[in-house]
Amino acid sequence: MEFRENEAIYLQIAAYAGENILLGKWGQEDKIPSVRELASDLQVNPNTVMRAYEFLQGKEVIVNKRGIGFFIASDAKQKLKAYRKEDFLGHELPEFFRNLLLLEITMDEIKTRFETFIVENNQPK
Amino acid sequence: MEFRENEAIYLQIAAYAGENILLGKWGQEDKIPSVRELASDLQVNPNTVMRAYEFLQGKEVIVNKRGIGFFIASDAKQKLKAYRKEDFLGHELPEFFRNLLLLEITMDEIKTRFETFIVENNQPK
Amino acid sequence: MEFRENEAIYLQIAAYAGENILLGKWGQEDKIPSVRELASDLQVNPNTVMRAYEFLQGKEVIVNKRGIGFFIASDAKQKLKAYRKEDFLGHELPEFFRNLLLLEITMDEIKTRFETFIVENNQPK
Amino acid sequence: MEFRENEAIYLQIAAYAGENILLGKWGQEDKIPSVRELASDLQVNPNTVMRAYEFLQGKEVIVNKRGIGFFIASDAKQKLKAYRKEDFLGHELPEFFRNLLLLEITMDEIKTRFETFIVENNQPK
DNA sequence: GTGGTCTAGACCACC
DNA sequence: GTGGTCTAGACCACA
Repeated sequence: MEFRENEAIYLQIAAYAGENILLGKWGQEDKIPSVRELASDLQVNPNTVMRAYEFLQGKEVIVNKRGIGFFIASDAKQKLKAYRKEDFLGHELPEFFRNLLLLEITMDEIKTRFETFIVENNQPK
Repeated sequence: MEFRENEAIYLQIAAYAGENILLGKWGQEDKIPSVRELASDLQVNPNTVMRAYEFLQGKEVIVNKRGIGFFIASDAKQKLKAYRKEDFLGHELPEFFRNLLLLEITMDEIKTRFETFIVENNQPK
Repeated sequence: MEFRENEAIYLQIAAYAGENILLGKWGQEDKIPSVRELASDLQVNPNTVMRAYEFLQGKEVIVNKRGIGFFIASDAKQKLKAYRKEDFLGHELPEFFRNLLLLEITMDEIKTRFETFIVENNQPK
Repeated sequence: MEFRENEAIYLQIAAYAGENILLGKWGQEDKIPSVRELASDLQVNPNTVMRAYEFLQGKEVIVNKRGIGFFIASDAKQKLKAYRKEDFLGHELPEFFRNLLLLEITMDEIKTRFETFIVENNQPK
């Protein structure tokens, strides 16, 4: 995995974990990779993974069973979705609309591009 | 002006200046507020405003006349628009589409919200 | 049984055993549950129960008869009471008093709450 | 400052900061010592102080002004008190009462000891 | 100057 | 084996 320069690595790891949960790759209530394991997978320091897990634990997306490991919270998916939706509707969408107006892009053009996007991305694997 | 926590203040100031230019509040080739003036307006350290201006200067959106001040470049508006459009189409839009799919929001809902947004924001003072 | 997050499970198990002894549920000189039995009762790893028993053994509250099991020491109750009293008077009570002052709670309020507490807890099955 | 062995240093630092706020040594909205400064004062690694500050920031007891430092939140005192009171009434007090019953200590004895405690601790400095 | 992040490596308690 | 904490030291962006 490669990391973007302008964002903290631990946040990118947290986001990566979030994706895995949302996409169902890491199933509800499953054990997630141990700190050391993921660290060696991603080629980062264990402390960095630890920070990512602490971050997610603070959001109650994962929970810790002492001496055993981290597990996905039973309602992790809903929580993550709720977080995202709140952010999306509250910040991204208004910003998106303002850009449409400023850049003089019509809703119809967006619609067309969306359909193209779906076609290009909907037959993965 | 209030600043978002997770973004550098100088970038937020640069964005604020960009808005003013795009919206025509700061007219083409006009002198823009001096570093000290804007700093005291926004309640920030003059160095921070300076960084914002240097940033915009680097993008050739504003130019510096030594001893006089900063002025809006003659083609500032087009440049800003070009920058934004490139970023918008290249990064924001695909990200936006991915969010729509993940959060299960339809294009129709977006359209409706857009119309509401226009109504709410189209009667500025 | 549910465990508090911030305290080692084996210590919580030891405390649980202590309670049972002090309350007379586990009678003087009785055999106490085997490691495996208690472990399956409490849904924890047998090693964890073992550590709790070793801890109590170190305090001479229980004794091990090899091949047979653990037994409550003849003077277990007095010992436990002594340990607790020492800890209570030496550490908890001063801490308790400091909290009263900091949180501006009066002795009278404590008294009232104590009476309520007794009423609520004095009709056990 | 000396640290207890059985509690994480960063938590002890957070508690120490909390005391200073509750006792008014660090006034409302004041700037608190910088990470490096406190670290050298307390003879610990800056990272450790950082964790303590992050912890307090998570509880919204202190806030960060970018590039300037950490400041005490305007309602820090109330928040801290609320946290403590919740913990005290919810956990410590019932535990305290249970100990009274188990150890056969009367409320009157507590009262007497409390008066002694006040006399001993009320003429500091 | 400030905080923020990261690494390398260590030691510990716990399960 | 697991996570949790701590140190030493580095580098960075920001005000």
